[in-house]
Amino acid sequence: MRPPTIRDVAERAGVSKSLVSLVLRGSDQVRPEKREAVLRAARELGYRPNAAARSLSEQRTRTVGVLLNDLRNPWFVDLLDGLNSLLHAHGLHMLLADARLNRRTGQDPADPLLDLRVDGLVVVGTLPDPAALGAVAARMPVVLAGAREPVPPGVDQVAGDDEQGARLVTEHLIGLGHRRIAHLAGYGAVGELRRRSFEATMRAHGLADRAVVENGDMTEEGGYRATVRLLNRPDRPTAVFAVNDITCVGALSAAEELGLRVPQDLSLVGYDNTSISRLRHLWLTTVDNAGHEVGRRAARFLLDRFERPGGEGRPHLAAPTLEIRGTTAPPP
Amino acid sequence: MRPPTIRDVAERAGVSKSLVSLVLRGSDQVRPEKREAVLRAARELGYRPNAAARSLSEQRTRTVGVLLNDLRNPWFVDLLDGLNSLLHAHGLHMLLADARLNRRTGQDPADPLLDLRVDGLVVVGTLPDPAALGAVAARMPVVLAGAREPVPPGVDQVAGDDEQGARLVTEHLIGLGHRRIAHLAGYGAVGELRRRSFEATMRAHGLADRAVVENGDMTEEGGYRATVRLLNRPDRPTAVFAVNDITCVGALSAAEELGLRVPQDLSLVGYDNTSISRLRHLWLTTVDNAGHEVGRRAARFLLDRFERPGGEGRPHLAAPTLEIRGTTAPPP
DNA sequence: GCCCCTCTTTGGACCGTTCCAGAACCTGTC
DNA sequence: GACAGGTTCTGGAACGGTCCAAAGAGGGGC
Repeated sequence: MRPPTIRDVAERAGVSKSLVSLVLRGSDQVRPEKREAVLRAARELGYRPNAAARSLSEQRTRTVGVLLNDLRNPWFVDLLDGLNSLLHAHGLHMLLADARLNRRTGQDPADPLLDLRVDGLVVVGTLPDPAALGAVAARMPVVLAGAREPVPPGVDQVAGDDEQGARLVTEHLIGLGHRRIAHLAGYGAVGELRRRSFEATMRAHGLADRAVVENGDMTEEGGYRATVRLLNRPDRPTAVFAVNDITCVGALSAAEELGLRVPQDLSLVGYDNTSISRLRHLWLTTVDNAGHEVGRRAARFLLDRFERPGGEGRPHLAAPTLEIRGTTAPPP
Repeated sequence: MRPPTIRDVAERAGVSKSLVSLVLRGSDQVRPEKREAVLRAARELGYRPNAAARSLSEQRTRTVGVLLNDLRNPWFVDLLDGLNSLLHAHGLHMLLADARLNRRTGQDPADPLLDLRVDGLVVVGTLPDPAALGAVAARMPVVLAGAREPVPPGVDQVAGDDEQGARLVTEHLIGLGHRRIAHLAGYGAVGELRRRSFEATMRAHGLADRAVVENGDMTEEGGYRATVRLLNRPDRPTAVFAVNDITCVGALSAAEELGLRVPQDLSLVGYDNTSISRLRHLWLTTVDNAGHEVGRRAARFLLDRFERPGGEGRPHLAAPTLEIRGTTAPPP
């Protein structure tokens, strides 16, 4: 009653297990009638290859592990999509693990993937302990995707270009005629890059003294509170660039509560082009991080390292695009 | 340069590989000094057990596969959380696969999990081909979680009680004083159950002739359009119960566009208690499907079947709760 | 000093594949 | 009919663990 093995198939087809193996791996050194017999026997028995046995023997799993930092922030779905399309074309599977779920249980979220001896690892988003990746990278290709934290040697890195994205936003607002522009800043490498680029762009347009930065915490509540502070200033800004969409939604609530119309009285911009920003009820102007392209590039890096292991870690920044929707307009 | 094996550890510790195996599996039949030596050697070499080899030998993987129907609908995150907590307590790992990603590539999304010989399978949400589960269930425990479609024999099923949820909503609205109540219906088993329960509850309160049903398609756009139709009726309803949160957001847009204030002029209720419903800008009254409890119960079913394989498929419905937020009030 | 018993430790078979060296089988040539 | 050379097929050794039967070590009693 146990699943059939290659030997069961061999017996039924009246050949050796080696021949079955040859047929199933698509060799052309097999006489057609034997091939037919083997395939028929496999079909009749409902044979499925045992991945454990195969990878033990082949010393590879044809599987890459994908470690997500948090399933609750589904900005990475496009990224996975891009990743999967390329990996699948090369006969590789993806296995997902969620760092947040496993962290709570106290173990390293990558452990199950490493024990499975995945052929490579894609880390999506920022991990609590990025240094640990260095040790892993010595044993298998590792790509960090969608995070901008510094990377241990030998790890490739792919992400959206946050500096360019923040510049696009800031120039969009300046182009609309805004001068007093505020930024709701976030934390982490990404938060830092977006803020710096905002400041640099304002400076480049001679608006350094009109730029305001308030700290949010990348939550809706943080965005709300920071915006209330901003809008109560004597020199109230006419536009707000939030570090991400969720902060921007908080800003939207604050504006509404204080009786400001968006975008007529106040322009708002988010970042990430999340599904939330696409709700017609919100319809946020935002930045699309080219997740699909990031995913494809991550797959590319991985495939390259399968062919030529070792070497320096390479970086790649994908060009983001501005999604102009309903929350930006010229200042009043 | 290949990862160390149990033999490398044995050699370094000066014992046989069998003893290493005993120590690593926590046997108490080992003299403390040997145990110490083995553990030290394993640590020094950075030894990690090879999951493929182990599962080949043990004939089990200590891993359950989780097949998600679509990562883009993250209502299942609580469910995974509940699932993981119980599985982890029993030394089992979770491996995720996304049906939608793999479907696009033309293969059965469960294939990689089956080839890995996972010990059990949890299917989260509705699959395109539920009948295929029957064949799988003959070989391993299978639980369908968070879907209400009919289930092949031998498959357990856990989900929120949609009938009760819809009743809670409808009675909440009736209790507030609403009489003309509309339902934005969805499709699938869940859509059907919620609609039927809405109609039954209205009937039970003698309001059968005040109940209206409009079909949405479980998208924001569908909710928007259905609501526009509703609100242009001569006997405009004073409350709308949407089949899910995203449809409810569409309804919210429509109401706003037609100049109706929510909840003063129109009450709205969603379903699923998604993160979207919790945005303070929307703050939808909605139904929480007890995802955590559903996940725990799914794990329970799985664990039971590991102990006693076979037997009928069992159903379990978790009791949902009403989350009263900002979109419901007495009628004008 | 020997025997018995218990506690530790070990070698080897096995799990289901792949891969390789070589066997077996053709076909054609001289 | 022997031989060469190619094609097709097969047995057995990995791969890295687990598990079992049995060997070895140590202690106690006579």
